[in-house]
Amino acid sequence: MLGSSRSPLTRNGPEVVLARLRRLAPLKPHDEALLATLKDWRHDPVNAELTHDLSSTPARYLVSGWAARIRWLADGRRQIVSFILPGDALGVSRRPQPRSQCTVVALTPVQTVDGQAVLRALDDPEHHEALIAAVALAAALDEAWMIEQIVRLGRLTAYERLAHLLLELRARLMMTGLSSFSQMPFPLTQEALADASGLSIVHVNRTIQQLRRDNLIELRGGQVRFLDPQALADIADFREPKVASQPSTTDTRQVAFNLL
Amino acid sequence: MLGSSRSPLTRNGPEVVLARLRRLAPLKPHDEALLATLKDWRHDPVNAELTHDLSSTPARYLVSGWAARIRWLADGRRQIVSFILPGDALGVSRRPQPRSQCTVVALTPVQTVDGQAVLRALDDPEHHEALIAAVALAAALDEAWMIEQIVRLGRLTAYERLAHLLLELRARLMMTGLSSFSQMPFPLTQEALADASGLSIVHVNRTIQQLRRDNLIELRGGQVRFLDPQALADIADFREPKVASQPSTTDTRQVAFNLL
DNA sequence: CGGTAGGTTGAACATCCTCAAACCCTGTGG
DNA sequence: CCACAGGGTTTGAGGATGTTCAACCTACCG
Repeated sequence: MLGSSRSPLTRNGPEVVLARLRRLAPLKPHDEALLATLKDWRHDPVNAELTHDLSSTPARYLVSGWAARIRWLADGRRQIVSFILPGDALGVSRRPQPRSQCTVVALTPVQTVDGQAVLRALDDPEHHEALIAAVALAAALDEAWMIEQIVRLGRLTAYERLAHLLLELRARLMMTGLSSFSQMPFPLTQEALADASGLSIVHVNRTIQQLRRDNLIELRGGQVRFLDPQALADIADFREPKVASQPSTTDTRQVAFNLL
Repeated sequence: MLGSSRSPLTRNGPEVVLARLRRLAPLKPHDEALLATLKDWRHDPVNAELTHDLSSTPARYLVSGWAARIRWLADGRRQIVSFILPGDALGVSRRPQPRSQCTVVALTPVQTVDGQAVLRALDDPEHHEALIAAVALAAALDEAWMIEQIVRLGRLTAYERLAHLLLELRARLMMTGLSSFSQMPFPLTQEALADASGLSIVHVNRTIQQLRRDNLIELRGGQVRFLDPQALADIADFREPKVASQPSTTDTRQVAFNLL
């Protein structure tokens, strides 16, 4: 169910990282080369902890499978803070990592590659201006999606929340070419959906059925089909966050420098 | 109600910025001097928009009063994404600003000072290593508090949410000396509390009464008194987020450089 | 003294949760 | 081939939690 061997879920490599960053800023050939050669592949099974947030976070990129940043409460309740999708970074940033007692857990089998090379490139603005800009924009986008999560949990109904969440995942996967306009792989259990949307499993189940009955989605076999993305977007007041690099007051070299 | 003229709310200046950053990293004298002389004071009344997020965000520090980052939905619902308290930055960062359609609005009369001088200092790691580290840690803390907000909205009950939110505000104000152990200024309306906690005004009102009846807080006249902070923390599973700068792989100068 | 913003209250209702059970699919072992 | 186990999904019933609407109260302010 978690993506057969020929599913898009399992057949990507560092090129998803490249695809994502390239869309955020036009990369130089040597930046692309750097990204394309990320290695030290690691495979982790479902439920593997990719990072304990207390220890220093390793700089890695998720290249296949889905993961989630999770916060546990003392009594066993848990909240998915954000999803981590192929192409997303884990700790590839010089900003100190906050993550109040969060853990990153694999929701499917995952593959990661080492991102130290990128981290090193960030120290060299002369040669990696564009890459640095892309990495910074990626971080800003991550933050924007966290804001979406707050709005979702705070002010949307169950029905709207799930519509909104599905659209977020679709938009993010489309950036790396892993979702098409009307179809995307969907390896999440209803329990994961519940923990992300702040609902109970049972209510997630019933709400999904409602979405199905309303002919908005089909959901089975690890795939979602979006029957009417625009209608979903209207229901959830979904607006894809955009980021733009801030206009600089200084010279170009400083800009790249700045973006971290 | 929003803080009489002798309330702590109205009598701070750039020193709250200094107090906050100093607590995050040991500053050099010339950094402290730089912060102490921030000027271009601006006063804004309640409900003033301090930033439209679409336009370029000005780099400023809030030095007195409270503000909030707010997201409006098409049908008039609104969600407070985060509170902005004295000492907090508005756009003092080189990371591009994401803020999916958010607005920063003054919840009380506020005073801000220009932060361009800090922004410029960020370009000069040689002389402002410590300041740069502090600014980066402040940004990381902001992010950590956003995670708290997600957990609050996603998995806490109304009762727990308000306890948790009050403790967050207390912890943040204590960093700048604006709250004591058991008492803090509290200029929020129940409407603002509702928009922050994802509840209705009516239910906020009733839940606060419950907290009062349980002898956990007193709340009147723009002040909260915490009768038993530890009990509140236990109820809400409140854990104050900590950030630490990431151990560096390179030399010290690079570290400061990195933290952005 | 009237207007307004914020706080409080009651009653009816909607949303969402819990508990418990059944069902379905898939993989495993006899 | 079948029985079984286990994870995930689905269903029903009852109840807790939170919302809505409408009214009223209070303090403050011109």
